Amino acid sequence: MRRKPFRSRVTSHEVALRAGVSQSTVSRVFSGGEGLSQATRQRVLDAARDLKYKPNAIARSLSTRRTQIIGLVSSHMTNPYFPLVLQAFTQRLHELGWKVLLISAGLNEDVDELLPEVLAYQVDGLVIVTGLHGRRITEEAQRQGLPAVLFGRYAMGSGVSAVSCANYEAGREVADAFLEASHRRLAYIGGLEDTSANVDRRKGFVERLAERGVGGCQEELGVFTYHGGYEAATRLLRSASPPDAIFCANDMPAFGVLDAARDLGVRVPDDLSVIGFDDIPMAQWSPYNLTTVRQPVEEMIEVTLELLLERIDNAKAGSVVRFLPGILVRRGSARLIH
Amino acid sequence: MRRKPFRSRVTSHEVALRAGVSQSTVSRVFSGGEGLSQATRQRVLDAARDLKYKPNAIARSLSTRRTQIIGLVSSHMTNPYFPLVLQAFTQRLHELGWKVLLISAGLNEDVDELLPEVLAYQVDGLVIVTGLHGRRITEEAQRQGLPAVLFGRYAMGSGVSAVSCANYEAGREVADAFLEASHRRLAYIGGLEDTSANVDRRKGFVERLAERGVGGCQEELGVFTYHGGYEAATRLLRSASPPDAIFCANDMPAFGVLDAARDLGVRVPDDLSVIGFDDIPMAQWSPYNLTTVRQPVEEMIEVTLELLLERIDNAKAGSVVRFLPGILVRRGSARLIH
DNA sequence: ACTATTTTTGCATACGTATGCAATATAGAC
DNA sequence: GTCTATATTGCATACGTATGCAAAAATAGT
Repeated sequence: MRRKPFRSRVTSHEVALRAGVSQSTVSRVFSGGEGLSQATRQRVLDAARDLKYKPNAIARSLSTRRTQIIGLVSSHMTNPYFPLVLQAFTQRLHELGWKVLLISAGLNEDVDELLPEVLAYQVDGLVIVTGLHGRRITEEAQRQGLPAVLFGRYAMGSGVSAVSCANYEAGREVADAFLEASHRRLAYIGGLEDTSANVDRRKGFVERLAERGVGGCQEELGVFTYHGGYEAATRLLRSASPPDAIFCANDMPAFGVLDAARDLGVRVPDDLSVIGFDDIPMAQWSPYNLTTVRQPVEEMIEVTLELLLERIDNAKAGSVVRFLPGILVRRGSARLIH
Repeated sequence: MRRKPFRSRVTSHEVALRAGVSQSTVSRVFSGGEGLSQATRQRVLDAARDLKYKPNAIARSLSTRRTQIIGLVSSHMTNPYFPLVLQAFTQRLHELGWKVLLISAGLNEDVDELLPEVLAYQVDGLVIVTGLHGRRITEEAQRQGLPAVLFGRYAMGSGVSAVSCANYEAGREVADAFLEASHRRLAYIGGLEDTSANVDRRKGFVERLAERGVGGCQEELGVFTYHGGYEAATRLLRSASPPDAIFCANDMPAFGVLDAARDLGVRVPDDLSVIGFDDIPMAQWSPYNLTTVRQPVEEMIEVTLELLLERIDNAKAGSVVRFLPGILVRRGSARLIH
């Protein structure tokens, strides 16, 4: 039963033939490389070079039951900083010698549908970078004993590790910053997704306000786009009691807020302070110059991969949830003390 | 020689055992499914369901010499619309039953370094979405007979198919639009990358100006960021002969141009018309409202995949370069006729 | 020079699925 | 009921690499 060979027709057998050794020896040269004489190793390498031989990773995976592939799961990205995160994960994984299988679903599709397909490829682990969806994917990974780490979100009690920004604390810090600058009419504009991130930002903000005796914070929820922010701000600023400070759970709607304020003649930061979240590159642009909470993305990625790879090496490593502090970056859109 | 099994310990053998058939039969149920009695098929499916069996794609790939994986190659993205493109490619490929191996390099790395690693995974084809780098990757794919399609760029004579926006024609159209609106002091701000896209945009613009008797177009090259655009515009607008119309090869610097104009008190579009390229979402934001050339991204992706998949099915399909027309989207940043 | 080690190498088989071919079961024709 | 023709199924092996174990070769020890 002869079949059409793979595109790269050269296999370890042919290298073995040319080098005058057995296939096993060729294999050993290209994998561990233990207990080989310098001479044969060199002969094999020469033969391989001549034939332009590259080990077939598929065959290797089948034999070792390790694919060296990480599944990178992402749902529709409402947040413009997600793509950068994917890019960063991919590069870092490449550096560490892994390949990345990308799984991404649209706004209305469910990533969960794709999981079985991906598991079929025997990925060694999963990084889950997704807001709304992916609850089932998490459970399923856990059930299968497939190492997985959630990024930017957590699921307590699920047994799945997670790395996230300390959103609750950041929310409190923003509240404090506003209050110390004597703002008293506060508003919160929150994202669409009912994720731990959004819940915690709001909770931290509102709770801290309450602790310091400021109640009745106005809220606009389900806002995650520029236009949504524009409209929400328009409503708020035209209302009977317009806020003098707005905390946006994401930068994108914060830009909309700033443009709405300008269009309504509300001066920033004199009449209105605005603080966003994420610190995407646009936050530095001159018309916005947005004060915002920066997520320590680089570090979060690093920790995520540490946890994941450790779990892959050592199947019985426990699950961990790590919160990394956000940094309030003070620019011009908020009137704050110091 | 018993080894630790794959995570999903259930194989076609065990399904066969439970269903009381041979492994071949199970295999046939999950692949083609030709010539099987309805009864056995059902028994196999039941057994598979009970055992939660999923065929191992790695083993299948080894056997069929088809991985159903497409390599998606991207270099550092200077352009914010690239991530969306990656996302769109991924989703579409999923819909079509393919998996995506993501290969992306940083600004200073060379994607080319990663190619051998990827080829080791026996991808069935390559989509190359990259500006600056990736010349060698293209040649290498061609040499190996690996189906590949360039996106947003082309390499004539390389034998590699490509799909791109009709940049040259778009450049001419922008020139015509400016001239018809009686602009005479023109400037061009071009991107960093010395790619066919940038070369063609500039060429079409400048050539058309020359054809219609307008020479001496000022040029600022190597500008692809917001800040770069801001600075370039500042230089141009403060010069002895400031332009009254600027064509930016990308939207991002165009935003910088608009902000610079505002900061210098130059009114847009009264004193200055600005046209960008790409039509990224921000172009619609109220402070910019940018007139720009939209690339027909959806269609480009569709055509790219058609060409690629056809080439995969039919190894001897010839290489094709397709140019899809861009659309000048008229908004408020340029004073144009009609 | 001869045995006891220690290195190096090769043999055989496993990883899980697909498939050509032969064998068997089933149906159809008379 | 016998004999073809056809629809189902199973056997055996291939895909390319890794690796336990035994064999062979090299080295050391006396």
